[in-house]
Amino acid sequence: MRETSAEEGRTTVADAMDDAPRRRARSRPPGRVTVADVARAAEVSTASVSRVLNNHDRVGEALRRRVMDASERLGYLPDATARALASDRSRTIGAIVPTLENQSFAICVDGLQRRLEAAGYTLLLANSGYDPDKESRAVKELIGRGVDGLMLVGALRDPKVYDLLRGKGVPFVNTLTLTDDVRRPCVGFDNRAAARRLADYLLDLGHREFGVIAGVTRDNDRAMARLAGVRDALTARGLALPQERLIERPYKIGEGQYGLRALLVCQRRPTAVVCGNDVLAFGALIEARAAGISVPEQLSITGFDDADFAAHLNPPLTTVRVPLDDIGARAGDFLVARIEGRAAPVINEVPSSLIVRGSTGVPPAP
Amino acid sequence: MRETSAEEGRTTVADAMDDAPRRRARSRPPGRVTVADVARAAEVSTASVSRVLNNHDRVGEALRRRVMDASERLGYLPDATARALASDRSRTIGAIVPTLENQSFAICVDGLQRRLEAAGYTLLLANSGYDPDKESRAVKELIGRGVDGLMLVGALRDPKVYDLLRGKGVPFVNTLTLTDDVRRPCVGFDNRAAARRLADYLLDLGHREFGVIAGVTRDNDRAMARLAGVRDALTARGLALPQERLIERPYKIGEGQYGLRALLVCQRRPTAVVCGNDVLAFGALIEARAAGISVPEQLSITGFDDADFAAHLNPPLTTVRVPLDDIGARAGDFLVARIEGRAAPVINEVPSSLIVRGSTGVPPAP
DNA sequence: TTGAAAGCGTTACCAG
DNA sequence: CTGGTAACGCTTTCAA
Repeated sequence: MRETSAEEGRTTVADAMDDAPRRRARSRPPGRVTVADVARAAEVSTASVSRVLNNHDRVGEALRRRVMDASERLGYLPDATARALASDRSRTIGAIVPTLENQSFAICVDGLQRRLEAAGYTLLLANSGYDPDKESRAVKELIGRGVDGLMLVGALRDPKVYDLLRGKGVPFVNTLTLTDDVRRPCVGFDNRAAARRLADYLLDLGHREFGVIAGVTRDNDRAMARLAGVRDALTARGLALPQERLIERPYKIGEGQYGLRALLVCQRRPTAVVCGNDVLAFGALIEARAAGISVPEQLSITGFDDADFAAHLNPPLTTVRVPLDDIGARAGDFLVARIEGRAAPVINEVPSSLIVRGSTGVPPAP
Repeated sequence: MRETSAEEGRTTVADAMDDAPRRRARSRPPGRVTVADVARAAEVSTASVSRVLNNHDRVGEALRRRVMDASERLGYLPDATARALASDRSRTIGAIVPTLENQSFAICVDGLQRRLEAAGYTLLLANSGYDPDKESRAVKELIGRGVDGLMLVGALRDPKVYDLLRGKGVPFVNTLTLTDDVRRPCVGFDNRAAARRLADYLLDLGHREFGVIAGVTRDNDRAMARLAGVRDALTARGLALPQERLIERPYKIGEGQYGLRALLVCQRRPTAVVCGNDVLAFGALIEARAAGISVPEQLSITGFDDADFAAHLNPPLTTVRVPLDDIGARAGDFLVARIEGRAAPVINEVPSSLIVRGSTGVPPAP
C-alpha cells in the first residue's frame, strides 16, 4: 500500500489577526437584558417575572401576558449562571468517558445528550483517557461546576470518589456495567456473562484451543469482566487459558493485527480467538487474511459491541450486540428522575445478545 | 448472514427503587465549604482568600500559606457557578456538532476537549442533528449558559446566529471548513479544493465516467463543497456529472451500499465513484464485491476523511486525510486565545492530503 | 498588602 | 396572587 501525500496544505495562514481585546469584565455589550429590565418594562416585580418565566402556577393571566410580552420585546435571555446560583440547580449534567475516539462511548454520550436535551438539561463533558486519577479530577471539576447529576463509565474507581459524590449529594450512574450494589446505580449489562455466553458458543462448536486479544484490563472493569467470562466458560469445561495465548492491547485496529500475529506464533495455535471488542477483531481478521488463514474454516474470530462495521466485515463478525444508544438514554432518564425527586430503578439491565455471523465455525480437523 | 439472538436479557430489573427525595434547595448537605469558611479558618478576609486562590500577585507569603492550609484542611472546592456570576467568565466553552455518531466529529470534539482541559476550561456539548434550527437553539442555549467561547461546525447558518454571537460578544470559530470572511474565524481546510484534487487524480488516471455518492448536501456546506469540487474538476475537462449519477445519502455504510447499487443500474456505468466520506465508500466497496465487480480493476472508489478503518479495507481506500484531532485542538487554541485577549489568526488552514491506496486505478478498457 | 463591602442576575421566602 | 427583599458564593473595586 502506498500512501502518497499529494499536497500538504499550508499549515497556518494568518490572513488576518484578530486583536480585538476581550470585552472587559464589568463592561458587557449593551445587549444584556435582565429580569429587572423585564420587570420594569412590564411594570411588575422581579419576583413575578421569575414566576412567569418558570411556569409557576398561581400567576394571573394578565400578569403572565404582560411579562411574556415585555420579555419577547426586549429579547430577554435568562442567565443560567445566576439561575443556578440562586436555585442551587444548574440544569446541567456531567458525563465522563474514557475517550470519544472509541465509538462506543461516543454513541453512548450521544444517546445521553439527546435525552438530556429533551428534558431541558445541558451536557458537560469530560474525558478520563482510561486514567482513574484523571477521572477523579474530572469528577471534582464537574461537581465544582455544579452539575445536578453525573454519568460515569464502569464501576471501578477510588472509593473516595463515591464518598465525595454521596457527600455532595450528587446523583450519579455507572454505565456499561452491571453490579448489584444498590448504593451504586447503574445501567448496563453483565459483561462477564455475555463473554461467557460467547465462549460457550465457541466451546459448543468444538473449540478447545482458545486465544484472547483482550482490551487493556488495568483500571478497566469491563475489559476485566469480559476476560473473566471467557475464563469462566473454559474452567467450567476443565480448560484453561495459557498465559501466552492472552494478549492485552488498546482498542485499535493495528493492535488487533499485532495481537493475532502474536497468537499465531504460539506453541499451540488457537482455533478460536476472542477479541475484547470489534475494533480488535477487525484487526485480527485483517491479519488472518494477511497470514493466509481462512476465517472461519481454519480460525474462528469474535468481537464485542456490534459496531456499525461488524456486519460488513469479510467475513461478517460474530459478536455481542450492546444497545449503546439506549444505555446513554436510560442513564439520562435515571439521572433526571433522581434529580427531580422521582423514584427510579437503581439497577438497570439492558439486553445484550450474541450475534452469530460468518467469522465463526467449527474448528478445523486436527 | 444469519443473526441469531441467543439471549435477550431482561429489559429492566428494578432490583431496588431509589426513592430518596432530592436534597431540598436551601438545605444542602453539610459538606459545602465556602470562601467565607476558609476566610474564617485562616483569619483573613474573603477578598484575600479569593486572591490567593486565583494566584493574584501582591499577596503576602504568610497569608498565602494560611489560606492554602485552611483551604486544604476544610476540603474547599470552589463554586464555579458563583465564580462565573461574579467574574462574568465561566471558563466554559461550548461545542455544537451534528452528531457524535459520526466519528469525525467525535474525534474533533475529543481534540478540542483535551486542549480545553489543559487550559482550564470545561466543555459544554450540544448536538444539532444536522438541523440549522436546532443549531440556532443550541447557540442560544449555550450563550445563556454563559460560555466564554463556542465551536461550530461548518459556516452555513442563519445570519441571525452570527449577529447574536457578535451582539453578545461571544468568541466563536467555525471548523472543518475554510472561508475568507475575517468576521467568521475558522479552522479547517478547503473541502472543495480537496475534492477537486481527488477528482483530478481520477481524471489523470483516465476516468471519464464518474458517479458520486455524496453526503446529504442540504444545510451541509462541507458536503456541498466536496460535490462542487468534483464538478469543478469535471467541468475543467469539459465533462459533466449526469443527474442520475449523483446520489445523496446520509453517512451510513448501508447508504453507501444503496448508493452504489443505484449507480450500477445507470445507463452508462461509471468507472469511478467518488464518495462523500469513508463510511459511504465502505458501503460502496461492500456492494461492489457483492455485485461481483472487482475494485479497482473494473471500478475505482474513493472516500474522504481517512477514518481509522480506511487503510484496512479490502482493497485499502484511496481517500483524503484530514487532521480532525488537530482541528479540534486548534479550535480550542483559538478560542482560548481570544477569550484571554490574545491575538490569534482568524483564518486557520490545516493540511489535507490525498492518500492514494488500492481502491483506485486506471479505468477498465472499454 | 489587606480588608470592607458592593455587586453579579436570579430565585424563593415572607408578607400583604 | 403579587411584591419586597434577602440570599446564592464569589470577585473586585475602593480605602486603608
